Amino acid sequence: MDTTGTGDGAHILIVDDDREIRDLLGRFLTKHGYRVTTARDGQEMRKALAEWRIDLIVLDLLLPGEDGLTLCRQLRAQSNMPIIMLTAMGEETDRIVGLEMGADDYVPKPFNPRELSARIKSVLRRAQGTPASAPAPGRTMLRFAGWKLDLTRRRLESVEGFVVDLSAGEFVLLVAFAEHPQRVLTRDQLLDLTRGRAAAPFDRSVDIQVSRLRRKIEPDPKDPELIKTVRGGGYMFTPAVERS
Amino acid sequence: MDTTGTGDGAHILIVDDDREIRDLLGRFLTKHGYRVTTARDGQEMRKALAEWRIDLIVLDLLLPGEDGLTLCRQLRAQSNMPIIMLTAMGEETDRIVGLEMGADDYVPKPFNPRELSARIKSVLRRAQGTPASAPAPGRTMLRFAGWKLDLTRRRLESVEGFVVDLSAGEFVLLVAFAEHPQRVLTRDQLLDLTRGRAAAPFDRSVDIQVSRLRRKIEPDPKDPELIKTVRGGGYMFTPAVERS
DNA sequence: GCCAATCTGTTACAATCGGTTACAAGATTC
DNA sequence: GAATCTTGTAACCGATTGTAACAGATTGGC
Repeated sequence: MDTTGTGDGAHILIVDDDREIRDLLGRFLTKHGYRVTTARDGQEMRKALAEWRIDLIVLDLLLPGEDGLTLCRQLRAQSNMPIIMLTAMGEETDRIVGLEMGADDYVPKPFNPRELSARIKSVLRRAQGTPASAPAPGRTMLRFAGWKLDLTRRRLESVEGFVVDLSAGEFVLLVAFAEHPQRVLTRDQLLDLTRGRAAAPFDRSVDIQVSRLRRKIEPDPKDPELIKTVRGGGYMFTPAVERS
Repeated sequence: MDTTGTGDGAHILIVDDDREIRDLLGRFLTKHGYRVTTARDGQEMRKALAEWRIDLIVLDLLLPGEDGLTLCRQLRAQSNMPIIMLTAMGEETDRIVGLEMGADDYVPKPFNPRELSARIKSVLRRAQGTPASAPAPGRTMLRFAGWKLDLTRRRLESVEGFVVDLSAGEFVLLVAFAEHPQRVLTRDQLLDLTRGRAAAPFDRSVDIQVSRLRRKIEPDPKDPELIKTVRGGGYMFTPAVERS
């Protein structure tokens, strides 16, 4: 898995087993301001989805192991993230099945990068506003270590009921942590999850926000328990998180 | 102009000067549960749009008089109704220009009706939730957090029955919020939903109206619960909204 | 038509937020 | 232990937001 791009453009995930296509497409889209992550199969795709806030998936139909259609169906079962399928040319049936399976568009191989770019733009525009990831039915709550984080009301309160005032930035950072507990998150990933952008060199903004957040939720900010620092790696949210 | 189909499926408007295509497509889509209206040029198209609540337009690129691209641009200027373009095969440039012009999809001629049907389904699914044009049938009430918002009588009252006086601007703003709950709405989107215009640089009018609205509906305007500020993003209406 | 009340957007200013810089402290390497 | 790298955080500054005050536009009553 590989992530490139520095801008704050949409983050595209390319799933293709052909290294040449991944590289070509990655470079092209990066040059056009997108953030790009590549994966070579379904497993890497799921890993990427867990670690980044992806805006659109370009999915090859023919993959080793689980094929594109299967993956497309799985994705559709839990989200309506925009999907563009890459298909072998002329396979009309494939295209139709792909669309019926829930892909938003397909592009026949070999493709003209400019056309793919136009389609990505079009699909992203259409997807505007549609809650891309979780359909979030009702009020979602995350509980951990004596805290209740109410995602719909954007509020954090302790189990005893007293409310902690979080700024918008602190809130989204805590959400990013609570949705990826017990995993090391790099500063780049945290910035992507919270701001949808990549980290600049010497970017310390995550550190600062972590510091401010710790002050509000750690019993002893000098000896943090919830948000551990992983030197050279990033940060890790340690408590078990329960959804409800 | 001709309208067929009786179901409560989506209402498709076909704009094509070729009578054979209109008939073939009309029959096919009607058989598949859609409501279909046909038009042979831009003038008939506008007539149909004025008379029906259309869900999706299938638009031929080559038309006598105003061509498809022109019509597409005109449509896009005032709504984001789903549009599928029909293009002569192989005209790659046309396809790209069509997409860049704002069409949601294109289908090359000659097309397989089954494929067109799949694309219509796909585009409609994607358009779900994006309020294309007219949203309000009959008398609708929106309930949230102890309030009843009567869209037909343009009134807001609490569940206990006491009525809050809202100005016209405050009312449409609240409607915009209540129809897009639990989503971050940018100032631009709010201005578009309420006034149908785009935000000018340094335009603070939304902030002001939000502030005034909060004063009237928030228990504690200093610590807003219903309308949350999302710094750098816009505002979010947090309560669950129930239609009736 | 005229006047008053209401509404809505602009301006202005204060409060808050978030990121950069700077430096201290801790960790790691040699 | 010295040199180097990484992290924590105070302090500062520009950007964003809330809202009071004002003014032009609109509406309603007469």
